[in-house]
Amino acid sequence: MSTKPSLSERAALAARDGAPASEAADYLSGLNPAQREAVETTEGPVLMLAGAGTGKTRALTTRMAHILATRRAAPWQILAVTFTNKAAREMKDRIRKLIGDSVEGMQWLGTFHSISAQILRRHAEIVGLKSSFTIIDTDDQVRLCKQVIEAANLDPKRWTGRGLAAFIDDWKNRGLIPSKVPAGEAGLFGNGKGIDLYKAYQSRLITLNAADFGDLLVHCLTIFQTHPDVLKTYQDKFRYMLVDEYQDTNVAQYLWLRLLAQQNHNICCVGDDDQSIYGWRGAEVTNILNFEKDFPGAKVIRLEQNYRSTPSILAAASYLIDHNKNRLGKTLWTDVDSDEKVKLRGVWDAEEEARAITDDIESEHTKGRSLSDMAVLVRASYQMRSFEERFNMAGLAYQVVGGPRFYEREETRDALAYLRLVRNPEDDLSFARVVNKPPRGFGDTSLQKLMVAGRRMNCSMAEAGRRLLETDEIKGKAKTSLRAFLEALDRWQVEAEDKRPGELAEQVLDESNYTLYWKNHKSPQAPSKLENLKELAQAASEFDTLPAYLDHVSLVSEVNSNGSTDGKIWLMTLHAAKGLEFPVVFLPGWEEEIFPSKRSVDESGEDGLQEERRLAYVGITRAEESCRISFAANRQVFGQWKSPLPSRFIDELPEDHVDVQSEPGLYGAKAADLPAYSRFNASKVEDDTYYDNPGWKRAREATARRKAGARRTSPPQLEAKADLIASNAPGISDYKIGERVFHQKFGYGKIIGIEGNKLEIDFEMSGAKKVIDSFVEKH
DNA sequence: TTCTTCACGCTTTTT
DNA sequence: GCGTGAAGAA
Repeated sequence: MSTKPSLSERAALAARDGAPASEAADYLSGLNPAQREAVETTEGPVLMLAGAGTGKTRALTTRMAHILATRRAAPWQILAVTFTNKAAREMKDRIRKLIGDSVEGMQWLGTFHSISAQILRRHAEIVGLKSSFTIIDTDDQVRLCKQVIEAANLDPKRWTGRGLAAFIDDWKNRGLIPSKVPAGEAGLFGNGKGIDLYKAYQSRLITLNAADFGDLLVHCLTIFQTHPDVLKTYQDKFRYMLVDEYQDTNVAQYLWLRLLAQQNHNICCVGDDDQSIYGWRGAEVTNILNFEKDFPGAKVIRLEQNYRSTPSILAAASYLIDHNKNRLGKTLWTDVDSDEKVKLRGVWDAEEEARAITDDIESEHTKGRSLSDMAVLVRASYQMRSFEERFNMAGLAYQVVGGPRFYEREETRDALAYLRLVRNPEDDLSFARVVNKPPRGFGDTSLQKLMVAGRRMNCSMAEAGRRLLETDEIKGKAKTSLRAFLEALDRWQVEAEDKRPGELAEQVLDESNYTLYWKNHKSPQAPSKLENLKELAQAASEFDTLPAYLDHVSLVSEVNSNGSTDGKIWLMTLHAAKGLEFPVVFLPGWEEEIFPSKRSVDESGEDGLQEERRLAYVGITRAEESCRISFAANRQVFGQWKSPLPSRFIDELPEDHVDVQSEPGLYGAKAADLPAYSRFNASKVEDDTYYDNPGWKRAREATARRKAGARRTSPPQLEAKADLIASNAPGISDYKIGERVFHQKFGYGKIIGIEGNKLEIDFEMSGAKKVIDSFVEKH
């Protein structure tokens, strides 16, 4: 392969060479000493330890501009890796601002996976693939695992496809090919058949000419390890290497980097050990902790000046994270001037938590703060529901980050399966997915026959289908529809030659009756699914060739952000919030077993707990001006009532930087009825009676009764709450005409009449006037 | 073959 | 409390 610069590369180089020499100095102005050191230390291994909000991106983009401007390397000689496409795009944009369009020459700026895929396509034959291999996603991976398990005659209920996929992923994250998996781990899955299943899975992938995400890296590693000449070409090519979010690298990625850096040693890793929150998918904090050992002569540069948050927010975060062991350690400081403290609030239950936060948001909004300056960050996505309900009720616009992704939706995946099949008829996974979708009378039984036949004749299912049509093994309706399907497939393949992907997509979806299927479908989601199909064809039309489009789709999973994000409250998980910042941040649900998550602690013990703590750290440090933590005394999780204890993280905050606001309660509950919580409570109680307070006690007793087998009644907390309502709720005489109130179901309204025990209310949302005899909040 | 019903189980999520 | 997936009914 040639490493000679292409014409466009040479053009970029010429443009760079023509740039005035004085430009270089401009990059450096305005950097603090640590940032400047990070930029200018170009040779040898560098670890840039960048705490939250310390101007990491600025330092690393400037560093690259500096390398280019001082002509240490040309754009195509720099390898810059990130984890997400978004991060790669942002980095590119930031560099473009510094050096202009010659950033386009940086062809090796991308995610680990996309760069690995590029490398793998050039050397695919070494690992037994063709360079046109398909990249399969998690769903197909699980499907394939299930097939492998069934083929091995294991009980698919006991040993699930998901389970096997998790094991295989774990091995691949650690860079282990089947022959290298430690014997001890073989017994963990499928009655000792774990490694055999892994082998079978890999050989199935080779037959399908496919690779899963983990393979992209592991195959690359194999190539580097077995072909020193190939490795050498890349070592020569990459004169400077830069890795973002190094604390999130797994073992395979670490090995990949180390092999490439072996020759030039010019590797700069940027990260923060305190923000490593992806251990559950194979990230190894130890990679960053051992950097100096792994890369001898490494220089560690700490970025410690924080430009984002107030002193109290920083103090809270630092104090909390100091409870973790094995940290590299750094001392964040800030110039920001503010005496606002972190706020901590205990509330009765989740409903009230949502109400209190919504009230806060509204009052900030009234003071003139934009809704998009505020974010609610939850531990798990099921916690979002109560907020969505409350926001809807209050008529506040919100924006959920994450959620179902475009390329993971049923209809998108079906459509892509059609297109994949057109490109690669050997793709059995896609074949099985769409051969009977829409229903064509070619059901499971016939599909099984094809599968068996394919395996017997060692060919793809499509090919097996062709051969079986000559015989009588498939009869009647199944035969007719299979013939029609295969003929259509042939036709599309011919059409694909000279049609653009957008047109082709439309044609395939029409002729297969897939569009019609959703048009006739009576489910309420059908119209939006049709919308999505249109969007897909639209997206495809932006690419020149079908393979180009399919490759893009396999490695990118973002939804096109639908509409403006302005004026909408952000609602997302803590994981999704990493790398973002907001003036006001709400952190609800700080309760034991929820945050820290029970499962995390159960499964990973002390390590799990420390990762949860880092997650708390990430949450707090997202806040610029105001950080508001809350916890509830009662919470329903999956329909089950719990009376959780306040999170231990609350006790790990610095007392003098936290304002405690005991919420008096929606229904006028007394502060004394709310949880006593550790040293923040004025009337602190001693260890044994630590959580012993009237409200909690009642709730827990009721839970205990239920657990003991009492007949299911209304939730215990509601009984307790009903008492409070009875004793504290406003009487009818407390309401006045013209007052603004809030109803659980109908939202805000104004009292327009009072009669007996009933209120007549004019509701803002619906515009309807209703007579209400149930409780309404005063507002 | 396809439609319906019931049980189950359930963090976090990118590529 | 809800959506998914596998077993029965039409």
